[in-house]
Amino acid sequence: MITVAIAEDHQALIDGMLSYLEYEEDISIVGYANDGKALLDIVRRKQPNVVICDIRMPKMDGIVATRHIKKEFPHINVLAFTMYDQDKAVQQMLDAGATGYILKNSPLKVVLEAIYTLSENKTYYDAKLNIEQVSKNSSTSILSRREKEILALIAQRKTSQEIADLLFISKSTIDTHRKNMIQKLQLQGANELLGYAIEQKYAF
Amino acid sequence: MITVAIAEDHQALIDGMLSYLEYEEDISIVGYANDGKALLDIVRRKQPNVVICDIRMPKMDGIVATRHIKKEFPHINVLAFTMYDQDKAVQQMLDAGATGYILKNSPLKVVLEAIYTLSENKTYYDAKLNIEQVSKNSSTSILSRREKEILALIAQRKTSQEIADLLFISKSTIDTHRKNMIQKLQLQGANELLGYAIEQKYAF
DNA sequence: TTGAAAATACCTATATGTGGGGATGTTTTG
DNA sequence: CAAAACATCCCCACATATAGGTATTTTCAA
Repeated sequence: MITVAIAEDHQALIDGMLSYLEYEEDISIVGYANDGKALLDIVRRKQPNVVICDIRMPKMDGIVATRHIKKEFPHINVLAFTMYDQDKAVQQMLDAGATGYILKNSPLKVVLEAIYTLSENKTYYDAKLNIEQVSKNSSTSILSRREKEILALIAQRKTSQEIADLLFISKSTIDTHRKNMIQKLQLQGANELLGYAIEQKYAF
Repeated sequence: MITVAIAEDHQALIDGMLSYLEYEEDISIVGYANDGKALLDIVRRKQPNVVICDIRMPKMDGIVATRHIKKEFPHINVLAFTMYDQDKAVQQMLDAGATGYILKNSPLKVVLEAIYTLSENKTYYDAKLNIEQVSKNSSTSILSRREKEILALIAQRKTSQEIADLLFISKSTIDTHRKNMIQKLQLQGANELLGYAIEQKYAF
């Protein structure tokens, strides 16, 4: 019997998955949650074989939750199940310790296959993803911890001056970080960085 | 027998709904699609009693699709089923002709209730929504056609000068439109409009 | 421990957006 | 038809971000 926990902020999708997986005799859903923190509670109590985990969730996102799970229970296999196909998102879930990655626009049959595959401690990646491409793309230009911190504040519409005040450093420094990030991310032109920050904000 | 069509770009959710609704004897799913155009094809062929429709979909979004459906088949009841709880999103779906609105973080039981309610030509709104608030908020400050057009270009990171060149009008005019939009949307501060444009881009 | 990366800070200049005001003609609509 | 809404354009001042430099200190890994 494979035990599974599901974390997903859309209850409708959980309900659908429960109905769908009901038919599977060797799979048992031992719990579900609508946010990362609730997922951690379930995982600690039930220690399922496989955890299906969305990225964008309230309270704690799937990346952080996965990191916690893999730290406490390295043997638990985490399957990312999200709408995001961007390399950055995939890379961060894999870095966090996920060993499977499925896109929500794939049929549920794929999730089923992935559950079985992960339960045997193998990896499973959605056919729509190019995993070699992912690791190539994201290993080259990553932002430093400080840069990510600042980018998250930029995504919240904070100005450089506001960020400087928040972090107790000078505005010049923020400007430098902006420049470096623009360079690393190969952006150009006014407000490209803000646009990037907002669009990718789930990734932090 | 209530006939239902589903449009939703996440096949996984459709699969789940199919499993869930299978138990309902008086409901028959006559078709599903992953984009608005495919939905229109199905609706024209099957003319279901109820159409469940996401907003964000490839090729044609749910707002436009709903508008088409209600124009051709005013008797078909459209149920919006999306993750967006923003007043603007709700208002636009209702303007397009939807008579129900459910959030994806609600359980599927709610969708079931909504299908039955809409099939009797009644309205159904998610309990998490405040419909009076919606109509108050969005009836007062809506953007004009031209403003929406410009906002869409802003969301694409175009500068005022670029937009001016594209539309063959002066940059001053774009600046004025920006000002008016900032006023209407009650924004303030640098780049708030760009942020708004990117976050709400599904709405256009 | 030494070198590379990161974080810090400043300079000048330019581009872009915001906020205030005013103006004129067209389109929509009650 | 007349009023309201819309689209167009301009002015000035100011805030903010980008782009090009340079430079010092701290942190971390080989």
